Amino acid sequence: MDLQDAETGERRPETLGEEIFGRILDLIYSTELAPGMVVNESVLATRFGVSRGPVREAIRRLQGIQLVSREPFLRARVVSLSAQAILELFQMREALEGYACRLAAQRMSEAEIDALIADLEAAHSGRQPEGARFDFHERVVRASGNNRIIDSLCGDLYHLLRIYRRISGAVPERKELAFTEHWQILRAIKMRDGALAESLMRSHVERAGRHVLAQVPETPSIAAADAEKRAS
Amino acid sequence: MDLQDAETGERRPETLGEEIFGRILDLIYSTELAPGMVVNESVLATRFGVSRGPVREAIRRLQGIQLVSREPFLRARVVSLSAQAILELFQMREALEGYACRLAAQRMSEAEIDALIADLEAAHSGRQPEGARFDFHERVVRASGNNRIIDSLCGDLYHLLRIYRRISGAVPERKELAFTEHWQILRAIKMRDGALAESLMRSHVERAGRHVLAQVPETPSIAAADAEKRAS
DNA sequence: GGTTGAAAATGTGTCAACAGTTTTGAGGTG
DNA sequence: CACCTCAAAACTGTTGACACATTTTCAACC
Repeated sequence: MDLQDAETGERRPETLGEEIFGRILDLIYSTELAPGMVVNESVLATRFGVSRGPVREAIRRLQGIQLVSREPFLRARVVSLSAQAILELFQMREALEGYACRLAAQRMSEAEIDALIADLEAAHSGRQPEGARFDFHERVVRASGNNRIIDSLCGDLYHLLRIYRRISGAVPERKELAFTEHWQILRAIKMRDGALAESLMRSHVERAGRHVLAQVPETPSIAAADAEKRAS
Repeated sequence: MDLQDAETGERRPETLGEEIFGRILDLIYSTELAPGMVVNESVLATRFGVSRGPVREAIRRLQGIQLVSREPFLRARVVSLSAQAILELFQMREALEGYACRLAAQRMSEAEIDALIADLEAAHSGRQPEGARFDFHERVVRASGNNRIIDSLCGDLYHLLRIYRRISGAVPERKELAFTEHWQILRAIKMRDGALAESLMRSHVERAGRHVLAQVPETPSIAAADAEKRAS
């Protein structure tokens, strides 16, 4: 079934709506569609050389994962998270990733744990296998084995996170602290102490959230205003 | 935002797609669209007297909240939860409602707590204010103040839960036990013991999950086959 | 008799045009 | 000059027709 995913160069997104969804997502990631900006169906349709139908579907899907806000006949806008919304986002991550961490401590095999530790240390010492970036949180979440939690964290929430992640990812000292915390979490998992692993993961996520909040003091209205000017 | 939910009698679903979404949801709740059955766009369109467009949007939205499964050109089907999926669903509830409970213990005012206790006991003693059914879990979740968690639990997950809820809701002894557990949770909240409240809520949800699982041993394939026959 | 393969049937994906609503902005009025 | 009114513009919601993919049917063939 999955035999065309290897080296075809050009992928074949099964349906047009799927492809448009991805391309709009890229526009949002590249800040060409910044938070607060209007997402116009017909403009994007002509831009991508397709009808409004697929664009409409893509926007509805983005609306479903809360990346754009919309009301019945009003224009859709890229969601711009308030400080409150960012706090709530990270709280939800605390709840879900903490629990996933607890499950991982129960379910992972010794071999899996050791492999994860090895990958973590490899990524930290600089030499990560090129092409596959190491994502500690995703690895732990997937190890939980709960597909519903996996989909929620690696799907919907991940997109939102990614917009605000570059902020906290670049600071070197933060990176060093994150490695230490990741290592401690893995140690708790290896000791099969689910409660401790969950607690550590919660603290870790909460710290990351505070860091993001500190870097994004209050730019929701500014971004929206700026977006408005560019839209005209 | 939730101001038309009270006593208007007839709601005014702003757009056709919204209304169709609700009507398909009702069809699923009434088991006219049972788990495993095919959701046909054109059939529903003619049935509701609208074009395929709004129906298509509604189905995509149902797909977004995981009530129907679908692949590019294949037919959409009402999702039929396996035992594994039910387990995962309740685990996610454990994580989210537990955390919400902890937040509620921090944020609720004394007056809010007392009011909730009063409503719980009123509902238990039979005389609940007619028209507004008492939902303990929803009340606690909303008291958490985290809108993202609220939307997730009272929106997406709630619809899935509701399909399997009638099973566990009807048993009298279960109802009595649930009241006791609810009461204990509220007591922990009143003592401002967030950790205890979270722990109690997790146990409570887990117990409910086991109860549902026991009542639904293995009917996924049966339901799907039955659905197939009715579809022809 | 069972299997393979083509063609009809069914259903989803896409499109362009139409209808209804919101926004814009020009003109008039106090 | 500010405010209100109202029509044109812009945009979203909806529709029916057409294109493509899948599934099913059924007949020819091994």
